[in-house]
Amino acid sequence: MTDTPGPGRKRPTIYDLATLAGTSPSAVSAVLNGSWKKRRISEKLADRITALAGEQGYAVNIQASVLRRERSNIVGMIVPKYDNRYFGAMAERFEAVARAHGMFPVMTCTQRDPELEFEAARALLSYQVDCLVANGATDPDRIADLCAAAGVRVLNLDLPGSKAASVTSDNFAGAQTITHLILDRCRDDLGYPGPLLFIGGRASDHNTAERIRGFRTAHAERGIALPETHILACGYSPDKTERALDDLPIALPPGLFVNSTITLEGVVGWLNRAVPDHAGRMRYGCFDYDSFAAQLPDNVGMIEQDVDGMIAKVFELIEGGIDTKDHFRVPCILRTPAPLPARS
Amino acid sequence: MTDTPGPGRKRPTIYDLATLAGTSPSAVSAVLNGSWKKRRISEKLADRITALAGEQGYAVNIQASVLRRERSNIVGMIVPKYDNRYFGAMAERFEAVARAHGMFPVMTCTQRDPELEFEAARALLSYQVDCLVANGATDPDRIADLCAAAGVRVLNLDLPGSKAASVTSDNFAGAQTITHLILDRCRDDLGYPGPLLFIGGRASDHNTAERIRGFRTAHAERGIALPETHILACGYSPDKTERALDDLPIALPPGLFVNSTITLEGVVGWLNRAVPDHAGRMRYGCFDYDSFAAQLPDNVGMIEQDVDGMIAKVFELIEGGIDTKDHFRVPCILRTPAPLPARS
DNA sequence: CAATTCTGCTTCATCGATTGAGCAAGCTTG
DNA sequence: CAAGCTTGCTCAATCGATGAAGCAGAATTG
Repeated sequence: MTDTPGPGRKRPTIYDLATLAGTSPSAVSAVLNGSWKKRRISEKLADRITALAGEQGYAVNIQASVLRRERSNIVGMIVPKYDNRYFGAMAERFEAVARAHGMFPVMTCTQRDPELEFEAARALLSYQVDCLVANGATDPDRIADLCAAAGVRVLNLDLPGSKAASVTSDNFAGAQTITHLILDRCRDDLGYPGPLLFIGGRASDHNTAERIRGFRTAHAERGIALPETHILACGYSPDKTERALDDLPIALPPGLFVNSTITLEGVVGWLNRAVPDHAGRMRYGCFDYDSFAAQLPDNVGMIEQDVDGMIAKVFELIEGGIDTKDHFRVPCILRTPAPLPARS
Repeated sequence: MTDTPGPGRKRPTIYDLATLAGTSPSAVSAVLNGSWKKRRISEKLADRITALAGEQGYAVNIQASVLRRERSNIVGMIVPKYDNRYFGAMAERFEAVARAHGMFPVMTCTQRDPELEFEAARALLSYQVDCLVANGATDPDRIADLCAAAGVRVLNLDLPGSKAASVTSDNFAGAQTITHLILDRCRDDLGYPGPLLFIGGRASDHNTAERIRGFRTAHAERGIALPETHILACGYSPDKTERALDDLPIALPPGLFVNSTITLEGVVGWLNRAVPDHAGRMRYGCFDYDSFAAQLPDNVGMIEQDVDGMIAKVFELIEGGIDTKDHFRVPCILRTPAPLPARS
């Protein structure tokens, strides 16, 4: 055996370090996990072991450590997709905040497949997570049951469930706010009094339902009649959106509430194709934020979900011990385009 | 102890199942990990145990399992960011392909911080990964050394290193292709012969350097002189981009090579602000793909990095045993806007 | 100076899954 | 019907880290 690193080399363990330091494995363990003061190890020995661990490139074996300990400090999250700004930001923030709390984050992506969702939850239980966050789960209650059977705490994120605490955006208030903004701009810029067209999403989807409720409420607050034809929950994809607009049974209102950035792609594509002279003659707003979409000229505002706020709430619940099944709604952030500077 | 699920309930182990089934833990283990045929357990007992495991919500304890086994089947990847389509897609694809190969993926995000990058690699070693993929690592060789010391295989992704095999996009060829496309469109649509302006990125960044080389080569192939002033590696952020354009020492060429979608945000913002009548009078292309950006009218094409191809190559190397330190360049995909349908 | 306390360690059982070795009962075979 | 094989299991050691319990030797106390 040489010191040359290579595939033949085994990772050092506390037993190796103990032999090298001429001491016992438990002394090494105590030093390396920080409990050495409590266990009355001398500072001299601690320093020697610490130095040796550095030289040898020692890294604790999490598997062994977790196996032995009562709590794993691992927190798991299932996420539908990463290739999307909203969930990507969620994943990133979750990880950062977990670390800041001294926990180990493990995430897994479910590809929006309900079956994979369940399997993913099971896989995370295998990792001995202390707590599982079900993000955007289509069947959160099934996951809650699974976790209950394993004695693991659960939290729903983005989509609420009835068997565990839930943290979601305040979709209702967000939708209400942006509906008012779009109506204002339609009135001020185009002289159009309403009603707007709601486009995108699935009516069975909890968040879409809440947004439709906010959309309706804003119209009602202004005394604007809103026919059923003005609500087009045609799915999210650009394709479906374009087809729904092709088949629109009414004349296209100049004001649109677009339910997601992916739907907005379809709207923009369709406008470019079917309404060549639309520029400057439409006003729309969109739920969810995308930096390119925010630059589109007739876009009057976007609703950004407060990812940091939601994750903060999640960890507040995790730390506090989740004894509630309440539904917490985190306010959204309205993003309006920066006013154009005066042109010379 | 009741059957009521709850936090007081402990997760069942093979010992619990063995007691319930009136058999031994090793029989249970053999059944649940699939080695029961080899270990001559009767199908009858196997079925009984499987059913019981289902009822009890059993999930194997990965920690214990990995601790005992020679190989963990865990593959780790460090990723700079998730909140970005390119790395988000990487993460998602890595996870899916790892599962398809019967491996357990674990990822961690490094926030583009070189120190975190190293810590993240160390954390993944703690998870006993069999193989580590360093994605977009700024100092891949340092990570390679760490892994070598632990006897763990490494692979570089997106940014190459010298101490391990590397898989990157073919930045040079991609840049060359799109440069030619932009030059064609400048000539055909605007009567402008070149040269183009290269904007965005850092010259010290390997990928930017390769793209600049492709950009230069395309110009040289056409005999177009390319002054140094036409290469503006001003960083990635929209802010820096806008400031660089404000301070441009030359007249803005009508053809631009934009080095990333995030830089493109800055370019579009600046054009909207500083060149009010730019519409239809510019031609640009962009390295990296974004669906909104693709809809911008003067965008003649985007270079999409072949995430699926790169991940496929990574797993080919992992499966094949990485005995090479070669650098594999995966061709990029040119995405041009769908031609507008004839208008009625 | 004997009794007690303190210091600085070491010993050993343990976590749950895995797996080589072993063993009893049933079945063949010559 | 004894020797040998097959079937269907069980036993027990093991992976690496942890921490309660224990144990010398030094220091303090009455």
